[in-house]
Amino acid sequence: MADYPYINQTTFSSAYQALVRAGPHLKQLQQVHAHLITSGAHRSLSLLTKLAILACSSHSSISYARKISLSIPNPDSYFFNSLIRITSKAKFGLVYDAIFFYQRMLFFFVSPSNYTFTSLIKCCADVSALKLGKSVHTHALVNGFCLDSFVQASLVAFYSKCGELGIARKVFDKMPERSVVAWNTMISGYEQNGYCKNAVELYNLMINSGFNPDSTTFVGVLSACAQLGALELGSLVHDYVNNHRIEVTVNLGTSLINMYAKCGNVRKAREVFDSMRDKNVVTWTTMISGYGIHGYGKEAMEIFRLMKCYGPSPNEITFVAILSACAHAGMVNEGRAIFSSMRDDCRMAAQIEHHVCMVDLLGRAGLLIEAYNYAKELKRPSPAIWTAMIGACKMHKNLDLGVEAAEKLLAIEPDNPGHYVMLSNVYALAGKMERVEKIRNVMIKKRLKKHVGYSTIEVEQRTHMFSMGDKSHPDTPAIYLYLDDLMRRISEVGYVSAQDSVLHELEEEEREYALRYHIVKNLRMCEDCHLAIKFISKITNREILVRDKLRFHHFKDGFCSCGDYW
DNA sequence: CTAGGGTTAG
Repeated sequence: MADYPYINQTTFSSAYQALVRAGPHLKQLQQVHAHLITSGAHRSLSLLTKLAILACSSHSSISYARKISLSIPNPDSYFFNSLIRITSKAKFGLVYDAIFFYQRMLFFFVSPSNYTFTSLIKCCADVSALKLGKSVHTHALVNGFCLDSFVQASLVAFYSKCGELGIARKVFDKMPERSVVAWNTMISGYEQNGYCKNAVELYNLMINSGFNPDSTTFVGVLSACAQLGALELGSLVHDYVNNHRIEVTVNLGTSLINMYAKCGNVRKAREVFDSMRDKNVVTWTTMISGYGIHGYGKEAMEIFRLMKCYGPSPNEITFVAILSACAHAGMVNEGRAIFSSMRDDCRMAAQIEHHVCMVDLLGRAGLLIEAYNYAKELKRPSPAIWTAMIGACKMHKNLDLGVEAAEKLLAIEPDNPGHYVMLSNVYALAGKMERVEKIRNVMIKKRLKKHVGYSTIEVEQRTHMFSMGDKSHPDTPAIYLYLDDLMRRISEVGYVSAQDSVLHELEEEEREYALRYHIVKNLRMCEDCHLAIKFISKITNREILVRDKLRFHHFKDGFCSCGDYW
């Protein structure tokens, strides 16, 4: 909209410059606003719009933007769309401010556009506001924007973010024309909600339908491969990227490193890492954590050292990764030094995650008392602090401390079934079976269900899943036959079940041993499986790689890379 | 002026 003619160009430009200089800061903006009024420049809609946009981009002055929107006599669609868009880009969840501006827009009979709805829907997605988003969806429908490809893509992202993959897919399927962004959104929507097989399936559909993927597509499907432990498929995707001369962006390269590391091929991960010209803090962190989950503490330290010399500054997550790498490798002194340097050299305050790493580092190394005191001195211990402590107590068979830690854990989170399982495991180790029984009854009374354990294995690019007592796989008879044979053979060479049956029943650990060498599990491995696989690696003369919830175990010749500490 | 990626302990 044109400005009123009686604001001359000089007044306009100097006022505009003043606004730009003020930036998003409330005090300065108010000063300029006062100046606008005294000079008559407040009659310019463009200037007031600029003022409101600036106010919108800072958390502290957003309410000022609301006031401006209330006092302005002649707002237009650019005014409202700008405010809603800026609000949707803010990182502090201003969904109600966006809705507020939208309502003002309707109040002034200003018609919303597809821009309006993409921004509003993004706001709802950012805070997973399902109900609100659904009503925005309805408004988009009523206003005739539901066939707009941008609005549809934002709806797919929104429903995915809310975990409503069914609805997301429905919107996606109804799209008359699917942009590459829509495909990517749907693929990563599946992947981020753990539906990795669906993500891979959709990726295949995309390729087979002749759509051109871009680097973001691969980031999504590689994350899915990483979670599935699907090395063959991940490698094929990498080949596709190379053969089609797709640009390996920082994100794509990082995703490749993550995939190879999580799928057990840490050498290949390093190869990709070394080949990348541009690396950022996430790339470095991914490489460190890649070594960490394999128990390669020295290599993780080496990357960390290189990072300090030649790379970007580490962030909080980098420290979590390196501390955890130290913990898994038993590098106590190195871990302590890094923890101190985090504060002294990098001026970062330790967060609860870092404290968890320290408890884990000390506890794993057998310094149980020190770990326990460390945990007790924390002002706000999280459940994870005590989980780490209990893990250490179980590992080093310190029952008294274990019970104490487990009770602290239950006091914080009384309804988490996993915690009851941990406590009962501690009691079972102490042979206090009446306590075990009691906990089982509490769990039944509280209707708490344990997480079901499962294992997956990739054979010829297809991922097969097995869980306790599950006979759905078409080759079940043959698998069990082989399994029985394996169990018989390892018993002959000295395998004896490591724990009594009470523990098994409580942990509900599956007893499936897959036939090839790369297995992924959703829970941690139990001692019995660990022992059995050691024997299996010996009699079958195979190297077996198992990724449990936290790390890798490399079994070879009857030994495991974790050194029996995990 | 619109929609979509990568890292985190237990």
